[in-house]
Amino acid sequence: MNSRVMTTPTSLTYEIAAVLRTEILRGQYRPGERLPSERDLAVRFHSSRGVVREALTNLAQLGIIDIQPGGVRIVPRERAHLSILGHLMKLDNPPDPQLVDQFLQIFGALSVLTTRSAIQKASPDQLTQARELVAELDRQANSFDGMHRAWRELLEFFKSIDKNLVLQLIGNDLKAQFVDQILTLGIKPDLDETVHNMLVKDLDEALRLGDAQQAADAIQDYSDHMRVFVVSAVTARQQRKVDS
Amino acid sequence: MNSRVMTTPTSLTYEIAAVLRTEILRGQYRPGERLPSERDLAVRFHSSRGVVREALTNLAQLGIIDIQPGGVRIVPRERAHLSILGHLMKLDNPPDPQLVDQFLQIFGALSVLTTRSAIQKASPDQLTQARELVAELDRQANSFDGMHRAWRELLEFFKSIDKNLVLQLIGNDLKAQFVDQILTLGIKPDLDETVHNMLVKDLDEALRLGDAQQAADAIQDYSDHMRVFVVSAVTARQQRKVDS
DNA sequence: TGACTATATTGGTCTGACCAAATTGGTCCT
DNA sequence: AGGACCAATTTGGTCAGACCAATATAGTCA
Repeated sequence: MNSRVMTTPTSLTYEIAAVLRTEILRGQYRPGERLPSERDLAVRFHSSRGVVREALTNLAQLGIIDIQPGGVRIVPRERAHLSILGHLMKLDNPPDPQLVDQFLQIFGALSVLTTRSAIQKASPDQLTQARELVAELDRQANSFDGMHRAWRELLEFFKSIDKNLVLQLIGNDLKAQFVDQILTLGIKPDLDETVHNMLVKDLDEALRLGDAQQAADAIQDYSDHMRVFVVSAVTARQQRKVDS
Repeated sequence: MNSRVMTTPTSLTYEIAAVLRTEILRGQYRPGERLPSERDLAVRFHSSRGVVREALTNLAQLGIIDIQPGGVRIVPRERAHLSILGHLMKLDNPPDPQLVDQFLQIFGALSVLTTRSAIQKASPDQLTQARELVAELDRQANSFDGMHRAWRELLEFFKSIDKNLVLQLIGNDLKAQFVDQILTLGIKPDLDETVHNMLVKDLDEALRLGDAQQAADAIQDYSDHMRVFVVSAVTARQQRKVDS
């Protein structure tokens, strides 16, 4: 029951932060430029300084503004934190295909990393377990949702073997920022059957032999296919929107 | 003049956030447990509710607490955001060697990614520029600081060619959280001369041929050497501390 | 014992005030 | 005119006390 909650997304603070965030990310202020004072912002939003301050603290933690006695200033985007990614993506609907592409590239690369590292560390028993999951992945080949779940389980399993906290945290952020959002777009990559079979075969063989490199390669291939598919789907949507 | 500033690290809000963050990361509260109320915290810190609220908003954005009407609750660490990494590392001095190792592993992997991608996209002219930077890297071989600077410049250059915003943002976070901190520890990896020469030679050759894979491999080797060195240095410090 | 309800508690927001630091604009000297 | 200096204003940082709505809790009743 309490799975999706976060700092109530329905508070004034949250809304003000969202408005300002959007304005800043859209580039309505130049880097180094000063934001209106807290008092002025409070007036603008028919709110109070306290709430505005909380909103500003939010943005400061995203690394897009710099609060200092004397004034709040815009920070150049290159110095922002990872957490702006999701917001950057939500700026447009559908999101910028290039951004999606970059995102999936990194996501894939990290998956590859996890896989390789996990298999190097895995016990024979764990390798067997992993092969189970691959078999399950194969069985779910006909439904996207089932496959997506199986896929996630496999990667989660690798992650749990790898036990790299850094990787896990980056994964959290990226997933929170992106994966769920792409899913709500309703893009359901329907993988080519031959590609799918190849992936499963390679992966199973790699796990049987404990060949980390081969497994990593398989994951890389799979990620690339997925990426190309998703990006072209997003691009198509953008086209459709431009046409209408 | 304005390079290292961030939300004034010398404010009450900041201090309170730091204290609570440390307590939470040290595990003094169980996941799901309730934090004292804002009013109680204000009393405890001889402060006001407003300030406490700002501090709490901070922690909520790190993903370590969940603020809800009715009470503030602790979130399990697995669901936290990347931004806690730095704080996790500052928890102990010297930091946990295993964490450092994991960190450098990811950092290296991302550097490799950037390098490969950059060289694939690079124009002949850019490749030449990169070779300049490698030459500079070679010239600085005797001083750590100079070499570190040259090294950074080279990677920055690759990053600017790659133009992958996602990668850049992750890099920002990781650097902010870690690299600078490791530097303040005063650990100055003194690379073996043969390793250094090998790196420079391979890298230069790769750039001359535009061989992305070879360049990536060289970076990987270099990262691995650095990592092993730093981790063992950190471990040594920990030992020394245990002994005393 | 379990479902329900009233009360106390908690976060969300507002107001208005004071302080210290930074900005700004004017002044004075060169 | 140009630059250094200084005072007034603006800005963020903090505090106190108040009200509301949602939640949690304890007490009550079936």
